[in-house]
Amino acid sequence: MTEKGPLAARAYHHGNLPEALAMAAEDLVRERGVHAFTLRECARRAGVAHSAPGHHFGDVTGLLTEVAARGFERLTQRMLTERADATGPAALSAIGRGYVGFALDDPAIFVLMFHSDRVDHGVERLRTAGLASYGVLRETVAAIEHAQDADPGTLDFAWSAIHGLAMLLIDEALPVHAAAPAGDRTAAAEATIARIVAAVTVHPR
Amino acid sequence: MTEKGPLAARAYHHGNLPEALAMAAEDLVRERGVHAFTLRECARRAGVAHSAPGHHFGDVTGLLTEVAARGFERLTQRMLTERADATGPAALSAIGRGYVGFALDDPAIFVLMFHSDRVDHGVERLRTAGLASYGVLRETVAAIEHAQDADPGTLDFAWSAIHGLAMLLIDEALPVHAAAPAGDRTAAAEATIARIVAAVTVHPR
DNA sequence: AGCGCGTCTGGACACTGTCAAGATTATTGT
DNA sequence: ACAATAATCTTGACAGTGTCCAGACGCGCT
Repeated sequence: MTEKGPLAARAYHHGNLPEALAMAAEDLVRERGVHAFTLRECARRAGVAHSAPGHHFGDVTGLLTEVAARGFERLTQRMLTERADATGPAALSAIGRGYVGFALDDPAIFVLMFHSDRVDHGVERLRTAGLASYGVLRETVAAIEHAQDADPGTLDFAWSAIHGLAMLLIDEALPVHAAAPAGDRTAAAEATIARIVAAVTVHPR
Repeated sequence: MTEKGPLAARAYHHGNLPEALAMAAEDLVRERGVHAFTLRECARRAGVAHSAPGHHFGDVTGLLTEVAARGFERLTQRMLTERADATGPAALSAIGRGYVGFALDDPAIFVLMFHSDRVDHGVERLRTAGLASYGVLRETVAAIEHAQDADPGTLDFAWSAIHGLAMLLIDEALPVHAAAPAGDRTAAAEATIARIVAAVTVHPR
């Protein structure tokens, strides 16, 4: 197999079609939303026949599940780079920033990853990718608590609050930041993250 | 117009078709999920021609938007009855319980209400219904703070945490309550709600 | 070399949303 | 009371979709 292409496309008739299809699918979801996603349009963009995707992903659900799994991998990376070598509460607010930032940069895919009946959340690949993201949070909270593993209750709380913040920021239709100057979402997000971190650190272990 | 039917169906050829269609749509979303929802199947269940829904709701988006608005109305009612005449922190945890309970009882519609590109979140009817639900939280928080209106920052925090908790409880695929005995979701929810309420009340106004 | 097998094509089928035109019923004006 | 008008619903059509199927193509292995 050729290990060098200009980018990753350009190898249709042979080469890595699955890769090209997954990328086209991501773009399509981003541009038109989860519901407007179409297998045939995806195949069209990849320059292959309308039934080609089926041979690699079986189903439209299969393809979107792959897209979701890739999303979790990117989310994990983003949280890690954001955290970098920060420690303690600073590390927690850093991954919160990464989490929210990802959601705001890629809202359609973020929603797809968590809540969509067009993906199969029971597939192993997706579950492990999601667990990896979860692991980053667990590590960070455990470090704050100076414990081997994080307290489940604290995890539920932190995970819920950060996830909810990301979700509500996505549909800016909701009045969460009605008071703040429109468009300045990151400021409101930053303040809320600070509260979450405070609630986590203050709590008795 | 006849103001008494056995229930609300049974009046097809004439009567309140919009009502019957909205109900059929709710059931359909519940049974098969948001994505599998189909205008034609909905019409079939209501016993009318496949294009009948279009005349009342215009679009498939129009019908699902109506379903979402009804969802918010039910959510508001549920929070109010759960709160009943409780006051202070108890009132906040009560509406949290109502919020999470609604999400767990009607997960598909809950997700539809907040995150679905099959509904038009800009429609006035839906926005006001959503604002009414939000208003219940605002009232309750304002009462806790002994203020005229609630602090925006506190609202963002509480709203985010409760919403995130509901969302994560819905897809039990996530390891939020992996430690807890499977199926016993309400216990984990109760504990997390307590933490949220504590964080809200403790915070300096 | 030949050959197998994974990869991809093209066609088919049932189903979908939306539109236009027609039929049927209710409501209203006089 | 009765005809006209508006609202409601049906029927038919069209382009587009997901999924299956048999077949063509070309790579890599022995």
